[in-house]
Amino acid sequence: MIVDAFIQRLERFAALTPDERRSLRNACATARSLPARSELLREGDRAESAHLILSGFACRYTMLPGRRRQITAYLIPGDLCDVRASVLDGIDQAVGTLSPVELASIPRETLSWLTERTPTLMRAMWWYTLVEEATAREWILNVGHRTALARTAHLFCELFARLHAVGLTHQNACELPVTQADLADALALSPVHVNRTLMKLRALKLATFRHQHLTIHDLAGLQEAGGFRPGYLRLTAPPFADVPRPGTTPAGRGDRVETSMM
Amino acid sequence: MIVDAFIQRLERFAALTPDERRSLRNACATARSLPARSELLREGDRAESAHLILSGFACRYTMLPGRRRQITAYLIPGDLCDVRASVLDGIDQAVGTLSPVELASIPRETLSWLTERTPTLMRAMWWYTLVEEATAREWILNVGHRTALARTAHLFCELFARLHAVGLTHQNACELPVTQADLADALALSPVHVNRTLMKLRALKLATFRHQHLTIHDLAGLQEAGGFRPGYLRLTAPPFADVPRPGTTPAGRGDRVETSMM
DNA sequence: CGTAGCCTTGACCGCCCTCAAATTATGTGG
DNA sequence: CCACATAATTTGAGGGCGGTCAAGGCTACG
Repeated sequence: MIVDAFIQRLERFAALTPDERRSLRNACATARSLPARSELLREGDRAESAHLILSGFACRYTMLPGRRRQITAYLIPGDLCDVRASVLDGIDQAVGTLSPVELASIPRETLSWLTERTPTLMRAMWWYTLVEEATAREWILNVGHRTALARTAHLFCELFARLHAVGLTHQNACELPVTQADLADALALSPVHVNRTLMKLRALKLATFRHQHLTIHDLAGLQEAGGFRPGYLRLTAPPFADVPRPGTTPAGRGDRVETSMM
Repeated sequence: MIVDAFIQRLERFAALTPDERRSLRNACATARSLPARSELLREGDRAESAHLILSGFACRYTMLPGRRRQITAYLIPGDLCDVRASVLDGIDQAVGTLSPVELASIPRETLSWLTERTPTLMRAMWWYTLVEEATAREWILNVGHRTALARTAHLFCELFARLHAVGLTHQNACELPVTQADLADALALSPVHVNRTLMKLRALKLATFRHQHLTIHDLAGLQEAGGFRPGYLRLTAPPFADVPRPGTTPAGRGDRVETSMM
């Protein structure tokens, strides 16, 4: 189940107690459906709740003069979309759905209450934000210094890795419920050029994207072409330090116990 | 003093007790000097401490094949440069100095200890991370969708606003201890084109950058040209909710007391 | 079967890159 | 204070990646 994938992700950083896990799962109990291309958060809104994507794709984006759109993040199942609801007051980028989306809303107060009560959870959320930040910086690289081919390859690698982490890949393929225009908005390319680039990827036998379906023919080649190194996503197990829970002894899984307070 | 500017910035989000302020100030007591163009953190390092920039400029960057460099953030006096030291384990982007830099090192354990002890401080740090993330997303916009002129204008606006916030501007001017090549690496442009763009900015009577000195002739015009809207930097006073300190009554400064747990 | 949205293809153009060299700061030792 | 070396800025010429505009072909779905 997707909520568990999210919790599991938080636990990459810090072990949660069964109680904390239950609280989180309860907070995500009520699901809601949205059609494709609807607005989840408008720019400048005061976010009243955070949303956990259960199915479908959404994106964080900014509109620019001349009906251009820059997507700054794809939000896929298992992503929490806006943590910042509980911290900042008023967001500066809009969030919208790309496909039909099911999501769980976590009210601002619930999230605040949870994190305020358990520092471990707050730290895990903070960690989550840091990963999002690292991903954003990787995107700066992508649109800044890579060619259209490398850019597209990189995006595909990232999405495939993230979808794999939540169990939404089938062998070397996955569903990407987005249009070429959506890709264009994320890659800072024109839809026309995205199309040409996709054909080139196909010609190079690296990957095929058709009918919202991505098939990777040569993962190593695709990663090479995109200069993709997955470290920034922090999807793998450690190298993350376990954080001892204040007031408790380190959980039994600690094979590397820090000498410091960390 | 710069440390106070940093603390003041954290306090935009949550009031700290005099005790917490003192702890932070103590943690920043020992200063260190680095020459220009030295490495502060190497990619893949396990960060042993966070650094507060006291003077000079540094940057977060990634090297790309072919001795190209993408700068993903400028770090100026009053910036904390790597909070993530206390959270993530091993950073994915290097940090280096652009000019000679003075900095205070806050050991990983100290930062962990401080944040673990006082949730307010942890939340403030989290907030700080969220602002950095928002800034990174703004940079995606910048390199993705804006022309060289707009890009450069936007960067100048951002730097001027941030320097102003820490008292490092003089009327309509400030020092930027960077070369045109450094700007190029941040803007994802070639040094040659940066030069041409700077001349155009001068010709348009918007801004002049010479001898590491930026003079803004027409702030409104520059912001217009760059599509700059400073909200994402969160430099202004509120609209930020005060967070009641758990176990204490809200400090006397609360003219807006939230009804929720936030 | 028709319509709307999406994808595909072609022709042309411009922003910005590359390469190369001249000119001007910056700094160092004599 | 000058001679020299190094780094930074400026200027020129030519080319390519990707944008824009426009039309035609699919697909999906009612």
